[in-house]
Amino acid sequence: MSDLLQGLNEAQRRAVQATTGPVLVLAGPGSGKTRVLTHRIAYLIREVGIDPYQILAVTFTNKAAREMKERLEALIGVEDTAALTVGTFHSLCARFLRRDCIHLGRERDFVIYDSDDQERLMRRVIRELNLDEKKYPPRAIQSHISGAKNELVDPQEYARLNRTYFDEIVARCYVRYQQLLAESNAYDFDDLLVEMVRLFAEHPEVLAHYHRRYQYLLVDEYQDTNRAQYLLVKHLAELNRNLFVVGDDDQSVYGWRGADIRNILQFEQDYPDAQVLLLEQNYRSTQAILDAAQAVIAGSGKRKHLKQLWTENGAGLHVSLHEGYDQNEEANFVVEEINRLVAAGDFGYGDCAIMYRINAQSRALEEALFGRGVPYQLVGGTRFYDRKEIKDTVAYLRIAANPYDSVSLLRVINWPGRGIGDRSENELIRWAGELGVPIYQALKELENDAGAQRSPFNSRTRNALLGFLQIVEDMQAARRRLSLGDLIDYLLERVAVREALEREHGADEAEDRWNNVQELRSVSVEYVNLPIEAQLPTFLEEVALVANVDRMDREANAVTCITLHQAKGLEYPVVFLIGLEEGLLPHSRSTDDRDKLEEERRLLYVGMTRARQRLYLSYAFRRMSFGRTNMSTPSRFLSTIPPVMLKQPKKRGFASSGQTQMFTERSGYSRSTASRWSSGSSGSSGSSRGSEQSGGPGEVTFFAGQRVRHGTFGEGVVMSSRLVDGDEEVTVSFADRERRLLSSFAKLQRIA
DNA sequence: TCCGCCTAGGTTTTT
DNA sequence: CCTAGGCGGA
Repeated sequence: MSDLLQGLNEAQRRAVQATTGPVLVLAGPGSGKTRVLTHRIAYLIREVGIDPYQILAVTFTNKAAREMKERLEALIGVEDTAALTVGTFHSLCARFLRRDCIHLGRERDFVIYDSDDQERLMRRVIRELNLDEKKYPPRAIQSHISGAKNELVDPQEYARLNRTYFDEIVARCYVRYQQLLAESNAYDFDDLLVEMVRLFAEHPEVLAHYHRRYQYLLVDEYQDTNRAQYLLVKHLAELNRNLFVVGDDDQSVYGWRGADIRNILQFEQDYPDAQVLLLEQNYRSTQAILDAAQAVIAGSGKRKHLKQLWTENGAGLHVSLHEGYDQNEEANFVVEEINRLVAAGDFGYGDCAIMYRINAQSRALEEALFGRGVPYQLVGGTRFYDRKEIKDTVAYLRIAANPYDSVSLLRVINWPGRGIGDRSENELIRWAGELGVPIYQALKELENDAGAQRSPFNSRTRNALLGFLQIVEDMQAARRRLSLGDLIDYLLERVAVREALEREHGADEAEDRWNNVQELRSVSVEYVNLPIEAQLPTFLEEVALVANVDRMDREANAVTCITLHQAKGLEYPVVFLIGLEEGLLPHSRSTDDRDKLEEERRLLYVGMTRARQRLYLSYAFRRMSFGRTNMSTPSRFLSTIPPVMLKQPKKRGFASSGQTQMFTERSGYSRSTASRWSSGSSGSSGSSRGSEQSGGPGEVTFFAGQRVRHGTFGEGVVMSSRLVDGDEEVTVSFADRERRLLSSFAKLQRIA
């Protein structure tokens, strides 16, 4: 047997060795799907004899792509891996377009606009069309257009389809937005995919090239593909049909980004000769974690592929549930628990991850971690490349590559300040629009006296504009002769960046920002081996497409703080999921829509299944948001986990922060207890608490997160429960307010 | 044009 | 709470 199959289970081997033709692998979390993907590539090269040059693999992040290449290098050697093409849809499309965009009437040196650039451009469009920015927020318009692009709806079609007045406005913005993109020789994120599809559809000879080149196509996280990505795959695979996709509909969490779960659900209709393989054995988590996660996902009404996950990893410890008084106490609990685990010698800081729904939740965590001197790394939040001084510097570099990039041009036209204020800037935009030329060309008009004569500028403003134009021209000349590093040095000198930072900020802050700029400079050495003309474009492309998670350091001995979305595909021995509250998870913007709500549920499922050995869930009793403190309600998803699967502190109360010792108990998780509970309770949901107590005397029988019904107050969620003089005092959050009830007295029914 | 103070409004999630 | 944009004064 091939040594590439060693260590794989039967199902994995079948997937790795599947005959050519369309293959769909439905793989639960922790089932080794990345491993299968990697080994299949190795298998194709080594055993089937496929030229690595003819294999194209699509991953979800650049980081995943890099790791896959590294694993393959270890598996089959560097020489066979080098010719392989691995990347994300976006980075691959950027690369392909760089090669073939000429067929679309575009220049090679296009720039890629990120969300910030997109918003700036849209703001310009809205002003130009004399629309009210309050009524038509650029972000909102932009997101509608993005949605349209994900569905491959072009401006003309959008205008035809539109129903509401708002749509009509969007349609007008869409048309102008695309014009300005083209004029700037820019693609936004969505365009990279859309234009690639268009290229394939309109130029069969180009597609034929890709068919010849890429005979084998492999796609990871197929459940997260949107319509454009789906069509790209379809185009690329239609001739050779050697398509191998891996995914899990239970882990689909990017619907808001246009991902269409139907792509994976309908794979068998799209490819009738497809083989479908199932990977159900989980190698990552303990049974306790898996059971709790399955309980959450089982609560979903609409699952198509019902996978039954199992593991041989052993029962493990109970999943813990903690209630914090507020977000600070919650964070303190997490940090103290991490310290306890590390002190016990079972885990290192690098084994621990804290996951949350929104980035804003990281603030309290950072304070707690920093306050206790615990090393941590924050993934996300503001990206390095999102810092103002970095964006400004990069804007100059983009202009050097492509002076038609109007967003970058306008971004730095008055940075550092050179006497071109809002008024002059708006005049320039208006005048360029009137002439029907890009901003750069309008600036060049000012060079000759005839053009200047027709311009709306006085001589002082004209000189300021010409001064800026000179910088633009100098940058372009410099770009042709200098390496990337030298170009950055030239730029910093030419526009006096350091002096500008010192003028605008205090000495201390200027120092920080200058250091950031220097860090950007130091990144440039990574490109020094490329030919000079390729250094700048490659660098700019990575600046635009490299994600936060791509910069994460897995080896660091530090706690990882990360959003649930970014955590997809990762795993950690110890995972804390915090903020499991109504309004946060599920997020308040998702609670009124059935599909969105289901996506929130899957998000929790994804988070839970990141854990290998220990999983902690927590929520806060009250939470501050927007500077205001609100009472919170435990997430509805918590009530889908049978209480016997959870371990909670026995004593409640928020007074001290020294409660963390409550988790010191090391009792193991018992599968049979859990299954007995779930089978026994499912038949009698809604029955009142029976006379025989489930726990012995002195134990609480209601748990935070449970949903209950009361004769007078209606439905509510248990916030906490404690023993008072031998009776159980249950705090329940009802629709109107929170009430404390004595369980011997009040009739509380548990509901499913 | 620039600077600083003020307030209103905003937070999903990301390539 | 925080921040980007508006507005008044120099």
